[in-house]
Amino acid sequence: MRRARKMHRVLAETYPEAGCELDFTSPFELLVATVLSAQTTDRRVNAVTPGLFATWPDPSAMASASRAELEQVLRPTGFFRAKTDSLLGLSAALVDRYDGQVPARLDELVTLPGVGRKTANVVLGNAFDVPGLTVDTHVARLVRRFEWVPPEIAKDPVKTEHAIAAIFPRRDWTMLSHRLIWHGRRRCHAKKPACGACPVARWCPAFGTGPTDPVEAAALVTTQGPA
DNA sequence: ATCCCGAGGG
DNA sequence: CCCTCTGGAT
Repeated sequence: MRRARKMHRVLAETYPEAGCELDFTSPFELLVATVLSAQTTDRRVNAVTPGLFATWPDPSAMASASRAELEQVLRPTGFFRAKTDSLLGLSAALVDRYDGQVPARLDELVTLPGVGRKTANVVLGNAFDVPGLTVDTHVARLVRRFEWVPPEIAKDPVKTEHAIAAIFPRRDWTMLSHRLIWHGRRRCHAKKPACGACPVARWCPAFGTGPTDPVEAAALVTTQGPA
């Protein structure tokens, strides 16, 4: 789809700094940080991970962590009981099934407790340089608005992932995900998208079909004059 | 109120 | 398909 690739090119120019915003120094750290990032800002995750990894630096250390201590550290990230279970479970699984190493394969990553397809693709794309398409809440929303895939497919994140994969070359998958996510966070918001400040509005079928963020619209008027 | 780069269970 | 798990920022 030419239109999709054109929009991606423009997003790439708009967000040259797009990338993973979680701090990590190893695949294990990225795996843990990504699990913790569910329904939480990356800033908050990055605030707890240094202390987390200072105390439990690897899977074997984390697998034998005290549940209460771990919960205490994870508390500010939200869902802390579920996240504690995930970290204890995935650390143990890494130790006894993968010799303490994080597998670089989607089918193996998703067998780890607390690791779904989205998390697995983030780890592949950013820790292993294996192209990974991340269909999270932002990507799903933008792909729907952009109409890059038919509505029937857009309902299912896995089908969406495969449909997008068919439009873009493998080498673009990881950065495409980052750029869509950045655009979703900065302009193409769920509730009031800043269509007036959108660099791909001219190719977007959803442009002008919904309410525009009044804050963004006002900012646009002051800097560029009214439309 | 609503949002934050979800996953697992029923 | 729905629901729940969770807390902090805006």
